[in-house]
Amino acid sequence: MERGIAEGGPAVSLLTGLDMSHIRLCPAIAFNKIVGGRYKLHILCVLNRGPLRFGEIGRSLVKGGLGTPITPRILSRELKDMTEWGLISRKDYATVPRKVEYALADRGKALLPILSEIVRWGATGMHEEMLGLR
Amino acid sequence: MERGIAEGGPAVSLLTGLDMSHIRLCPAIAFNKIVGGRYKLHILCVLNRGPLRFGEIGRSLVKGGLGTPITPRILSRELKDMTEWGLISRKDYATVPRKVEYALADRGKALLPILSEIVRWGATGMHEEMLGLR
DNA sequence: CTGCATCCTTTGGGATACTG
DNA sequence: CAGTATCCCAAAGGATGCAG
Repeated sequence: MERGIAEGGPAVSLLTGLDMSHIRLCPAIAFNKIVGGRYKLHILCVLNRGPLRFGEIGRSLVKGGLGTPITPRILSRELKDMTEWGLISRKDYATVPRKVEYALADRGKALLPILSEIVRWGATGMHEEMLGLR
Repeated sequence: MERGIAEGGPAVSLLTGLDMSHIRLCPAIAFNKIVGGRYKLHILCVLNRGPLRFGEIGRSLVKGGLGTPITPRILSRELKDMTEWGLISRKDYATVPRKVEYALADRGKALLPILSEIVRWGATGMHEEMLGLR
């Protein structure tokens, strides 16, 4: 890990200068476990612009995505996972027709600085270059 | 995506204030495609401390990892992928016994700011809390 | 509209053994 | 030491259809 206690070395992150001696699991691994997969990070991204309904999220993911729309089953599972993690919140307006709105929750907001850096990295176009989109 | 041209809205990222009108693919998706999976981000993490040999990387991943060591086949594949992406560089000292050293390359270094934010997020312990390690 | 059930394909990752 | 070859398993993701 990034200079954690498990390594026995100085417990200060080279990257941040922060003390990591109390941390056992490399944040990079945890990050992948929590927002890994094809959609979770992108979902946080679109929800950052404001709360969205189930169907709206599905449609939002297409833009800036890779063409194929997410199926309801997958979207449903992703949203449920993320709600259980506390990354997003779910509000069910008991109306007809039904309306359920998802929004960023505290743990999701805690990831925004990371997302910012990802966007900053993406703004250089390096990701499109690497993936052969230019 | 995060306010890209594909959406037809203002092409400025809410997160960074940067103009994203020239970007077609959401960086969050690209990020997952490039360093997704269980090991790549962690590998960048350990290589940030300096160049390492094949076996050293394998052993480094155990610390701060989740117990099970990476198998040679997987490590080999990850390193090959990352070398082809230009994330890391590979130097083969033609010695006996053999010695091959891997180091961060430019495209890998470009990801360090993101990694920093991940570490900063991890320093709060939130990831261990979420994964039930405390 | 929101979501679950079923089934299927693809991908990622692991075990083990072996080679230059 | 630095990998490859083969085989296998588990998880992620997709298609389709149905229900509250």
